[in-house]
Amino acid sequence: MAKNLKLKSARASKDMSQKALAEAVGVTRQTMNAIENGDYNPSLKLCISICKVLNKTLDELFWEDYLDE
Amino acid sequence: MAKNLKLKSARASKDMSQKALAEAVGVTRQTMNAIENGDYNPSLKLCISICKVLNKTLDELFWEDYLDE
DNA sequence: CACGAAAGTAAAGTATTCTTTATATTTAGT
DNA sequence: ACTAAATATAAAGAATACTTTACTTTCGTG
Repeated sequence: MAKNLKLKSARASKDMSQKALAEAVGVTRQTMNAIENGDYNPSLKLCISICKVLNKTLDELFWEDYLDE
Repeated sequence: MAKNLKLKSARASKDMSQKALAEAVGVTRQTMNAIENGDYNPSLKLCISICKVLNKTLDELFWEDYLDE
């Protein structure tokens, strides 16, 4: 899968580390890292949690970035 | 989790059965049924596949319907 | 350079999505 | 009422998201 640069950018704009974001949504740092690097396919619930923390919508963070398998 | 009525409605407006939609996105009929009834938490990839078939975006089908656990 | 914080990666285990098979119930058409 | 298609539900197994632990790399700062 492709890297999720929109997520990376949204996180950066909140000045949060992967660890901080991971803790805010209740997953591990490694899980956040894997999602950001496209190493796997998160659940909808987790995507929504991330959106809420970063004040974004699903379309803004997760649409069109996961198109290429 | 809550039922996803937006999904149900979008599917209905395309006149597709759960089975037809399931086949179009490559999952089983039971999986589609479970998602529609909120019995579990689909992967992002599957959500996006569903959106493409129904010509909707993530926000239109999956935002605000999965808020309550 | 040296130190610490942030990020990348990997491997084994657990939890949950998704499949398969099967049965029951609802809905629409005749 | 009868039939067929659609929907609901369940249980066991397979695939994969996610955790835990651990080690390495990168990058900014003293």
